[in-house]
Amino acid sequence: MNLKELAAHLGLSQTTVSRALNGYPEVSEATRTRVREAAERLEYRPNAAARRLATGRTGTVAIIFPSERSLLLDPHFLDFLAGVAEKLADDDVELTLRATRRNDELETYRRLVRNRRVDGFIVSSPLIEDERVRLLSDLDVPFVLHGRTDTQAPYAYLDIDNEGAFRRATELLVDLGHRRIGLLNGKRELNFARDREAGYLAALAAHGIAPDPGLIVNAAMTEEIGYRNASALLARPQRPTALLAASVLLAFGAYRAARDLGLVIGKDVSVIAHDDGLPFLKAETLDPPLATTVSPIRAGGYRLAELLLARINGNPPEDLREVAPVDLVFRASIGRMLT
Amino acid sequence: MNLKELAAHLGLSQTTVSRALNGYPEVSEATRTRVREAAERLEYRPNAAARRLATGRTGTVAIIFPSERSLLLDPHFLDFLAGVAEKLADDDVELTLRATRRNDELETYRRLVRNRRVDGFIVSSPLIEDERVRLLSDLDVPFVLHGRTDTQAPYAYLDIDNEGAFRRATELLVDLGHRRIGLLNGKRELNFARDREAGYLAALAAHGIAPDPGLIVNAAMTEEIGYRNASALLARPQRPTALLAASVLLAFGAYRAARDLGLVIGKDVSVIAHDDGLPFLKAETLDPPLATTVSPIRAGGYRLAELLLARINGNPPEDLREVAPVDLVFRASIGRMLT
DNA sequence: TTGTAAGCGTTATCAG
DNA sequence: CTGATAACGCTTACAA
Repeated sequence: MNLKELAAHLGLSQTTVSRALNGYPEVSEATRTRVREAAERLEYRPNAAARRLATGRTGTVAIIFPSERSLLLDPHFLDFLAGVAEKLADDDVELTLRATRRNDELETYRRLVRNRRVDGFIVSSPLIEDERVRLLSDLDVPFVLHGRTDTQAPYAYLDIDNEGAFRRATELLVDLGHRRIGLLNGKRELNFARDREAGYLAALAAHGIAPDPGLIVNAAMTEEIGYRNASALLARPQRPTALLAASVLLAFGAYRAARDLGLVIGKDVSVIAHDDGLPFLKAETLDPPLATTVSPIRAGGYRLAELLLARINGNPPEDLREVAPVDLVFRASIGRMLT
Repeated sequence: MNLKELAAHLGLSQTTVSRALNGYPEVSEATRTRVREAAERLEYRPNAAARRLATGRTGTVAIIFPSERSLLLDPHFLDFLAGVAEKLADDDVELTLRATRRNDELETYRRLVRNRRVDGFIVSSPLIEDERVRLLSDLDVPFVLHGRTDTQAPYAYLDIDNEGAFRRATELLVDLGHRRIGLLNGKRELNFARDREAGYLAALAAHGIAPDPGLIVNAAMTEEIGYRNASALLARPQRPTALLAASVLLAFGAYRAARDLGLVIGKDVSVIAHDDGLPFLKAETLDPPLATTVSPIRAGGYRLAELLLARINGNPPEDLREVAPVDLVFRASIGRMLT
């Protein structure tokens, strides 16, 4: 059942039927409902390829992920993806996922744009300086950044308040009497890691505590690395009394490190982490329950997709910028500093 | 630069240029190379939408994932996806990801087929009885299953030797003197879980050991659930001396449970698990290193995509069936049963 | 308010 | 071996 047949069936022209279905104003209400009902009854579905060819719009958005960059292969990305996919499915927009080798990344964006394969992009894990943002701005193609960047361009974004989250978490620890606080952070080039460090430093400064660079670690966010780096920090002669981790997985490694050293979490060493709300690794079920700053990454994906669709529909990037607040949840993994 | 322009530029007809580029045999070698070079030089890229419209083929494959089925939100799925995406990118085939609510799942497949949106599907995590397989067979649309199923249909698949893997792992434990072996398995309705249990039971039977149903647990494969179920098993009056886990994450939980009970892993209790080769949770870096059966799921994704492309190109499902062997890696988490 | 007809950029058919 | 020409199914000026 295509447009031609449907039109013939109704004794109307293709034009009118097309207009009726696509909500053009010049169609009379009577014919519109008549057309709608027939389309429904006959299960008419417009051919996507034909529409693409005629309009130049693809009804598709893309996420490009460098298959070698381990960063995007962490579990957060999947949950984020699920959120994005949910929103796009709601609007019947296609989501295409494209792997790319490291050095071809920008070229992959360029090609997809040049070949008119997509209407827009979702760009995740922005770097402090991010070439992708510059490129997509230059190409003048709709995109939304999951996070922010220093790269100058009028881009739309959805970020969480990383700086505020880590400022509050650090302040909480300071209020509990902690002075030597280790920071297990993500990789240095990532914008969110920089923001989190800034929050941490701001809180220390506000309380007149001199930061110790030796207490700050930047690395990938895996359990193993959390274990290794927490072990190193806790083995220092003046060991930190609290650890602030950029992910639950890192904190999980820190738990293991503390246990190895015979330290009781929440007593000998306090641990707090940022929680992206992963379904299969819950902070509240760890032992002891892990205090966290929390902002579900999946909901972020959903919202981000909404912003992208708005961007594609012509809204200017300036109107599509959001910073989601972050909650702080107190749990048994943090305690008052013993003197 | 489109076909018309390219043809004009070369002084040839569109037909000839199209044929030359698409490898039709009736074109002379001379013109073919001439056309190829010009296309390369002028950066001609065929318009995907136009091609779709003309051929009816979409150059797209889909993976549908029920966003509420926690199963597909585990980290294995992402790694699998990465493998699939790599192969498809190599062949410039689009991968579209579609979320669906639980009860709409079959309808989503149906719609995508009816609307000619995709050339084929990748179906993961098959159930012992799987309606998706029956539906796609009935619709006569190319698809490849990641795993197998009891559902009768001539489907293509890539599976790993789950039965063999768990038979060997169990036998290894038996050879080390273990008689009470707990099985932390995936959900009961999953085909791979059934196969793994079959391997476990076969090994016990081969050694004349009566299986204890109380030692077999079916549940989701998270750390927390591994912890909980391992705790329960190890708290039994006649506690198992070894645990066989369906994933590293489950084993990780089991490690935690054992530690809680003051049991030394590899001595008081042996643990072995299946390892899908996740990049951020490595069996060899656990403490103690975790013995595993291993079959990288990412490579599986890559291979599966190859099979799907072959299926789309007309190969019959019977020729596209593979069972990948599984390696067994001995590490310190298993030891001889102390008497 | 509705219709006619010309695209959109390919591939497929048929003829030469 | 090459070329006209007609699809493919939709949208969109332009006309009525």
